[in-house]
Amino acid sequence: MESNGAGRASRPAGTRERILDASGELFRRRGYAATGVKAILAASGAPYGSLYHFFPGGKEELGVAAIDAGGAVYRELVESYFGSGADLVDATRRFFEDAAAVVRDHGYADACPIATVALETAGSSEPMREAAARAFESWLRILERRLVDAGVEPAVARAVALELFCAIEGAFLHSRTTRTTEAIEAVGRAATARVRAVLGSLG
Amino acid sequence: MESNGAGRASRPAGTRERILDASGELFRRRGYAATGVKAILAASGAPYGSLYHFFPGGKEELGVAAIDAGGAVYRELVESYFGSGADLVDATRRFFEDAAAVVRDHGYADACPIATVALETAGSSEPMREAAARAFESWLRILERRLVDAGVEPAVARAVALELFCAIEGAFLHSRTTRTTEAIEAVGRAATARVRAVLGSLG
DNA sequence: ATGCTACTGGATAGATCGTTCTAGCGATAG
DNA sequence: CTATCGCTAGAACGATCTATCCAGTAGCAT
Repeated sequence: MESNGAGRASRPAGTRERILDASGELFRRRGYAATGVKAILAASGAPYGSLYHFFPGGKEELGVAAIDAGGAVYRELVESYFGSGADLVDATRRFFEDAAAVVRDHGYADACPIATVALETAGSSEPMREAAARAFESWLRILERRLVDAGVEPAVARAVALELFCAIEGAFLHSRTTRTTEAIEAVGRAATARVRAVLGSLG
Repeated sequence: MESNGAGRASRPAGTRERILDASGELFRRRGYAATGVKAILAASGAPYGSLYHFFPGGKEELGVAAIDAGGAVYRELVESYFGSGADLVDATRRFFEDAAAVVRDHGYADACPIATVALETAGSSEPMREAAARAFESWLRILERRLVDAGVEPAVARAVALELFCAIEGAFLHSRTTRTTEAIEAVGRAATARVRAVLGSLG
């Protein structure tokens, strides 16, 4: 037994984590199919044995785990902006502004940790498709809840959350493709105005 | 010489077109890296010789051509909704409604012909990245122009065009991942309201 | 008819793919 | 001391990848 954490071996320095981090970055930047297991091992400094020890299901299990991990990271990011008690209009504005800065500063390589893999595998791997759907839903729930907390009708809150999600995801696609932040800035302004309007129309 | 069309051989029944159609569908559904040239040839019924005859640059040149072709098809689709003289509010509403129907009827396999490949190759192939950027820009230009024709300030028209683009692309991602049309419907309503508002605020 | 060009057909090469397998290391428990 | 267990290490495998190569066919022009 011995137990530490959630079943993860934390003894050496976290080989499992290193593999997960490396695959997350490579999947996010190059996609799932284009990323070879060998590249992941090279980037993480782990041998084959370790990968199949921690992820007996092979590349697909690693894909699911990487989506879960990326989803959790982004969920915490959303929480950090749209945490309980946050000024939602200001949070929206800052979220998009900061997203633009991050994407630009990373040379337009990193944006959504999941989108590329989600589109690639939506039709070919149910486990990965479902993992991506869970991650997206968890982000939406945060926005939805905050809007409802602020007094917005649940159905409207859901719709606005979806609008913000689609805005940033579409903008990430445009940004990575054109190597500009034009779209992120444009939809950021629109999203901010939208949130302001939906909050402003309350009793 | 002989000449016909834009340098394409149209003699037999269009082997080049069949290759292009097959790769377009496979790239759109599975992505670029996960689609082998063998699968493309099998789907199109063409031999290796033909592929490298028509696309000497190999898979990457085929990728660029498929993006160009997919971009053109979608450009015509946008034109068919947002053609000169169209009712922009109605066109927006119908565009999203019809998009939801198509995606659902195709089992959530087909959505944007370019998005998956664009995300995959944005960081690894400049020719493909640029092709995708050209395609996106050509769609945006149509929307932009119609809005300007309707009297919208150019900068606002650009922003609204980007908003619509990001809305549909983000919704396609959500739809393919969740196998629902929830997002397309939500952003469709928001987009329609947005276009109505921006047109309604004119002199 | 003959030569020319466009295209077809597929075998083959060389690299890389994901996975499996066995051997062994190092720390901890008995 | 010895057994056990978690993990490391990488060789090896069959499959599949993209690309090359060349022989063969069909249609057109002269």
